[in-house]
Amino acid sequence: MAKPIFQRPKGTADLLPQQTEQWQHVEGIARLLFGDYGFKEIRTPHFENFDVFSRSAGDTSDVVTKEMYDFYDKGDRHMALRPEGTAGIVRAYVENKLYGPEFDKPYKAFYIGPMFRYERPQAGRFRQFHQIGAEAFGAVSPALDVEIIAMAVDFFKTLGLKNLKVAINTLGDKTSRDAYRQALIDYLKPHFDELSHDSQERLEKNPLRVLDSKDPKDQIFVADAPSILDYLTPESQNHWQRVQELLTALDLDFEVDTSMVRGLDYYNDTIFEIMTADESLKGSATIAGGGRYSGLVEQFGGPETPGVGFGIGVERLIGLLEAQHVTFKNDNDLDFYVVNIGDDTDTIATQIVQAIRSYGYMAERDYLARSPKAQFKSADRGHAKFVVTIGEQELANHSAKLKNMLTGQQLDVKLADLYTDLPTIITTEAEEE
RNA sequence: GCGGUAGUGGUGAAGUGGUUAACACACUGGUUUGUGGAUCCAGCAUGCGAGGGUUCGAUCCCCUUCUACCGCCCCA
Repeated sequence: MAKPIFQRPKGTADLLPQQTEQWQHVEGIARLLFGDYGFKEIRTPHFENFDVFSRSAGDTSDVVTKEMYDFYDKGDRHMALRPEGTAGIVRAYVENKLYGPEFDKPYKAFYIGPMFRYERPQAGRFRQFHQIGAEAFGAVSPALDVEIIAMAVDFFKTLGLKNLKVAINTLGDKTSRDAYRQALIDYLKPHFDELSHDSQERLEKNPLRVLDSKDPKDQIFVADAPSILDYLTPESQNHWQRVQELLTALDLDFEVDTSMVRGLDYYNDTIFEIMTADESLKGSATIAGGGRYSGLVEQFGGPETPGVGFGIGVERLIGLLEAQHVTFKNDNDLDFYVVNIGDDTDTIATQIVQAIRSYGYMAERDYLARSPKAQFKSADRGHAKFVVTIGEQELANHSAKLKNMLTGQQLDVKLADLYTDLPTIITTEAEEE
């Protein structure tokens, strides 16, 4: 028995034709739909200078501290495989001066591609995974936040997903968040000893993280913790208000979840997640996450430019589609199968399949000199609509047999007609049924 | 990074410290030697993730390792 010598790297997957069809379908819809919203595709490198990610994501974020897939190249440059899409897009935005006056604002871009995170694989979590994301730069309007959310929801609905939940929250602007952060620390400090070990650490580094702790010990305190909503500056309050009004105006259901926090440090004001209410995918229920950010473009050397965006996890999305049995029909059935009998018919069989394909039909043949029976079985497995049979006799007569696999009827066809008039032959054949 | 469960053919799987590793599906061939989806017959793991060890003997026991899955952390 053959044993494979190599295995694919941990946490990666081979996508086989059975899967790639679904992937292409999903990606195709994204391209089409995002285009309707005025988003154009940007493709950036799959790896960047390490600092592109470490600076944008925040030095304390887990993505940077332990999940970065980084390496030193032969020129001793510290590089990293992109863990998410936004940083690369922002880098490209600045480097290509897309903030220039010749471009409309907001500048809208989307991306589709692999992302890498060095972590322990599980269902719905891989070392190489894929995201479909969108970013819009250069407008602070809450209408843009809402458009981004609406576009993601539109995308999922177009794919046929059900049971979606949109959760939104605001992180406020920097002033709001600093005030809130302090309030949170003041509130939690007295209970320090009663918090979970993880949360004790979070309190120092990123107190907001305590809010979405799953530990019951923490949740007791989280329930009565101060809310960010009470610390918003008037501007942030306004923005937050307006986002909700606009979502409501679009009849888009949402839930406010004030305990929601995002993993990357650059977010402010609106943040959101789209998840499934299905029980089936517990660990990977969140299929999209995003929000508004500011300061990123400046950090990369560009002019002060706000941005909003989201990232969708393709593996999780497709997992959900499967769980919900959302199917899409893909016609892979063969139009023709060419059965050839005897060594002398190999050449003519080659000519016939090519001729059939030149009409745009899907055609297949046998390459293994198998018995007619075996070839018919292949035809059947490919759900061929017609079988063209050519043997010594037919070859001598310059003809072939054409069998309708549905009706089982078979007739003789002149080879000349087959080459020149195939579509007519099969439509006539169909009408005779 | 931590904790746990698992790993038998193309697939789903049964199984035991000891001569030929069930069964099913799939596949291949045959069943009037040129025709499909049915039936019947036959074939199909020198091997039980990999590497060591214990043993007269291991797929079954022990160790290591790899991978997958689950939980934590975190996230898409």
